[in-house]
Amino acid sequence: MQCSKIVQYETRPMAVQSEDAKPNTADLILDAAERVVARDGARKLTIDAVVRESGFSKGGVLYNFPSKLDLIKGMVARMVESFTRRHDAAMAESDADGSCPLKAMVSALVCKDGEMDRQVSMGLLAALAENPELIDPIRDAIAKMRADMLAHAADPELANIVLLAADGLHFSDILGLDILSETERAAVEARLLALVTKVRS
Amino acid sequence: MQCSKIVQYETRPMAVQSEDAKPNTADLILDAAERVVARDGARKLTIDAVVRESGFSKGGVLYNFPSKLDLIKGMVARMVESFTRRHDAAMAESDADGSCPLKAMVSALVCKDGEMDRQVSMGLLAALAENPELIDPIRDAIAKMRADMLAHAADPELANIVLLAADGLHFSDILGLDILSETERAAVEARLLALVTKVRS
DNA sequence: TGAACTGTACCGTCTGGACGGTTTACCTCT
DNA sequence: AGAGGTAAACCGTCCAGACGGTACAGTTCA
Repeated sequence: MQCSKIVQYETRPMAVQSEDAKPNTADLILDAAERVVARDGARKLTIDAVVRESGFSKGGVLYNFPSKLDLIKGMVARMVESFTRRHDAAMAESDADGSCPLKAMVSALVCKDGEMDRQVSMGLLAALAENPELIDPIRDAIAKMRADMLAHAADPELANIVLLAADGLHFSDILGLDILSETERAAVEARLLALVTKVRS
Repeated sequence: MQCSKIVQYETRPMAVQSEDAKPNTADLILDAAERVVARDGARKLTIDAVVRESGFSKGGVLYNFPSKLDLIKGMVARMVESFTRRHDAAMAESDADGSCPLKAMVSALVCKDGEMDRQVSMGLLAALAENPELIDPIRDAIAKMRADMLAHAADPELANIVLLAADGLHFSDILGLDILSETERAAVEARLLALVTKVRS
């Protein structure tokens, strides 16, 4: 078995990675893979397509991700880390200023830096297309985050509805269904945040 | 150009089709395609896989859908028809008994015959995997239905939130993320219907 | 020196789809 | 009625190209 970067990728603490001045090759490759999925669809996610999109050689791509499965697992891992990081940040923020953690999470979920977020979420589509079981880590992370937040909610049903609405927005972004106009979306986000104050623990 | 069933499929009124004693070949093929996507992922949706799953021959499948693109367009068309039919039924029901159309639609969206619904929605994943532009008909149908319902809502923002939450449930079903337990889901559905009465027009 | 790549050549399998053949249902003409 | 014809519906094989992956000899750089 070849020495592969993927092992490092999976176990490395990612929290600092996003601030690196010089992003590493594995992340550049994952970026390229996400772009391919977002633009052309998960069916077109081939190793050769990632090679073309990333500018690395085929040998280089396969050096970092020894197989296509490893590449997709890397996309999933990065997605999970991204959400976990955001969730932890929201929790820390609410701990610091005493605000409702649910509120912090909703504003984090709903925040407008949509393009990067959508990009990262392409891992979900790629995994789902390749083998539905590959999304298990995502399912687990979502379940954990949700349980964490509901634990702090006085009205769990309403909290669930707010979270589901945020998910609805998020999923429609991922799937490319522009369900709401920008003004509608802003109004809905404001209303969601207003609703969430009624759920305070 | 070969005479193809797909043309008939796209233009035929589908409302009666579901009650046919003997389902036609095109629908059996689409059923098989949906099963393949749901079980193995959109990447595994190949003509040969559909041939195996449906029991028809390759020639037979290609007779009904002259190309793989036509097959996927057929899946999308059936999905749109299914949702349009459900929407129209909900609207007709609310017209008949004077109830809120939003309520009828939410209970229709959220209803528990999930397996068939999830199956039909595999067209979305298949289209998205092949070419993201293929979901345009779905996007249009959703926009139309949503506008139709919001027109009757006294509180459009809250109505949007309720619809988004229903979408969140639906999308998480499609993607296979079991976000809620059965009891949680029942509670949320009840609460959604309760919320919706506050939005009555 | 060794890790991180590049570049090229190659291989077995899968995939879409073209194509020619077969069966079935129905229509027409006598 | 029944022979003959026709087209829809379906079957099964073949093929070129795409794909995932291997192998391996260089190259760059810390």
